[in-house]
Amino acid sequence: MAKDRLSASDWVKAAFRALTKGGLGAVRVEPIARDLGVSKGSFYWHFKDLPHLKTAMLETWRIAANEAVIAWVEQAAEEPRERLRHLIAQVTGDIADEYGGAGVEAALREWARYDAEVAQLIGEMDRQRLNYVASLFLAAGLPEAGAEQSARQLYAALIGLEQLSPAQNRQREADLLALLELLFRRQPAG
Amino acid sequence: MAKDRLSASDWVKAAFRALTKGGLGAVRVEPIARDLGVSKGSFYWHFKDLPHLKTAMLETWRIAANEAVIAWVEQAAEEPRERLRHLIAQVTGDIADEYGGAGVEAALREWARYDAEVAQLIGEMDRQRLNYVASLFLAAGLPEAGAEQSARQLYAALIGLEQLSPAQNRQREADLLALLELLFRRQPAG
DNA sequence: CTCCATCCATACGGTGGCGTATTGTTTATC
DNA sequence: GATAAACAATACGCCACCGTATGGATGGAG
Repeated sequence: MAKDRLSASDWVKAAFRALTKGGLGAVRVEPIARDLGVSKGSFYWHFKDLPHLKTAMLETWRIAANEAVIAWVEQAAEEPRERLRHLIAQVTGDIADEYGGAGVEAALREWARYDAEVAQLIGEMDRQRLNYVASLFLAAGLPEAGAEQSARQLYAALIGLEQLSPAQNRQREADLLALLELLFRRQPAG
Repeated sequence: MAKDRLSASDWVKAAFRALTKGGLGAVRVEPIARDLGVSKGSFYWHFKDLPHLKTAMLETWRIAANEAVIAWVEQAAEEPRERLRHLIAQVTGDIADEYGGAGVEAALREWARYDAEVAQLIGEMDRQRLNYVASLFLAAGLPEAGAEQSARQLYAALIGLEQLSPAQNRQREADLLALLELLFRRQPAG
């Protein structure tokens, strides 16, 4: 038996499953309850209502995404260019974590377009990541302005490629690595 | 008075408005009817049901998107590099056409993740555009493989930047133009 | 003026989801 | 093994929306 008593985080995980599978419109109490094989009486014990579940989802994702940024920072390699290459390899890897992985981010970005609170959260995450990537470009020898622009270009390509060719991880990684080398050539500094 | 009799395309336009404003979940009969200041009796005269409205939306967008591709092809300039620059300028321009503009594409991409039919449609559009952009890179002197990859990279950056910095058209254009020049340098051919 | 087609309003039954209230059923604690 | 707390099932009223059915309006053709 999997489990006969649920926790709040079980509901959050199930909610992310619903989100990635059917979009924000699929995050509803009774369908998720059915998916969990439980009645909604359970839900309303753990959460006040649907908005509270959604905020719990956002908080969960915020933490996970923050940890992702930290994981980015703590890459194996030392050299900044090597770190960026590892970063790409990691991001394009087939990581389907508990809370949904790449699909979640896309759904959240869409969600953000209709909800200011979500938009702000996404905006903060993006800023963090952009700053980190820009710092690596800077350390790699690019001038400040070029580093920030390179960060935007690389990160945007990452996002865009996820939308363009879902599941083609190998090509995505190749495209990103090639782009990275191109961006490095902005500065003749070895 | 604006109009006291509606056509099917009026409903489609209103549906796109709802889509960009509230996502796919906002494309519902009665709310749109209220927005149009009309009863749903009107809707069910023009359409059989909601799915038929959605297919009508897809068809409308397919045509508009195809025309967009054609518009891309018929850029003013002759020289392929110049055409690509014009292309970026056009795409990053503040064009908010009737059927919604940039917001629609994002919503459709999200929709595509839950609907195979929409996914196929988006896939075809992307392929068309990628082929066109790749042909320009090819004409600009890049080798075939490099041209296709450059097309993916540029187009992905375009999509990603729309998600990253909505409404910052000026910076987006600068980032894309800079990226374009970088991609040109792949081939020392002037 | 009449008649028919076009277009819309109103009213209706049906469904699915929300949130509450109440009553079990388990589990830990003493 | 009694008791309280944690957790869940059931039943209920409510509301929004879907799709249908039917009966007006309106406008052009004859």
